Amino acid sequence: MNSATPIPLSRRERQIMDVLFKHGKATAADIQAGMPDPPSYSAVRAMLRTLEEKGHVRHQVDGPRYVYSPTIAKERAKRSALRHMVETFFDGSVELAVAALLDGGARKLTSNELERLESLVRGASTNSVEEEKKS
Amino acid sequence: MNSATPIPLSRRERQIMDVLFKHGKATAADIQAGMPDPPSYSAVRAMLRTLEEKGHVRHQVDGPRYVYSPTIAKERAKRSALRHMVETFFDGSVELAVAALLDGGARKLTSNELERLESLVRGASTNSVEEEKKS
DNA sequence: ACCACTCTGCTAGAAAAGTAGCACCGGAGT
DNA sequence: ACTCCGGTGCTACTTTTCTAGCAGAGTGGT
Repeated sequence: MNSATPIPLSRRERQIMDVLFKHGKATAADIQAGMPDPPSYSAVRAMLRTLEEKGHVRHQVDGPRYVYSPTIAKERAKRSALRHMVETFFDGSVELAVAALLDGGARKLTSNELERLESLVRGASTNSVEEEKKS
Repeated sequence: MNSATPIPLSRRERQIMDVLFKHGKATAADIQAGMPDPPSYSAVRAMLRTLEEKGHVRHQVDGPRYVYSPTIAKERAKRSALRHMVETFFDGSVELAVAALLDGGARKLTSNELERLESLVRGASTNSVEEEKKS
């Protein structure tokens, strides 16, 4: 049914999209700065242009320069990426993914956040109660 | 400090690695089958060979055929991918990522799982209490 | 032993990605 | 008005990715 396959982008294109998603919008220079092992400024612009041709990116003119932003909503891309990740690394189990997230070296979680998460879990709980009757 | 940058692989290479991580190990044919818009069998093998040259993949001989597996531990790749995702789409916030996971269309969560998650959150809680004194 | 089948190794070529370098344009400062 | 600067649009080129197809080797059935 739903293939967890993100749109097949080249290495560089993906890097650009990543920066774009992260920042929401960015100029060519910003993007270059945000890329790992940054290519030439020229190269970035060229790729931006093809990306725009393919419809993944759009630009608006801000004074002298172009400001680029992704065409597909960040929300959508997010979900897609998430699903792909869960599929690939956690055998489809959201639980495992969450566990890894909590466990993972990322210890930026304050107890405040944890509280909020707890109530979130509870919330999800009530939501899915009716789903489990079948197993 | 730690760049959330995965090793820069080409589109196809990444797809192969995905299948490999998902399955743990796989033959060329398996991999081909698992790829979106599958290329020729030959092509897959060729890429597998270069991937092996680059050191991302290794093979063991099983009777007549090769069985490939990733060289870097799935665990490692997992964390790296996770971090990259959190960084890119959730502005570094694990909390937001977890929230999205719970909320996200994936409603495979049984109440059992949710219970386990709840206790997991609690666990993480005690772990990070000592971390927050500094902020 | 022989044949059919499957798998690998290779080489060579087409296609796409990635790159650089110019030429042109518009605004800011003098 | 003129020049400098930072931006864009190209076009041409190199490198990597991606692909196909053929030749050889090993295995299993008859």
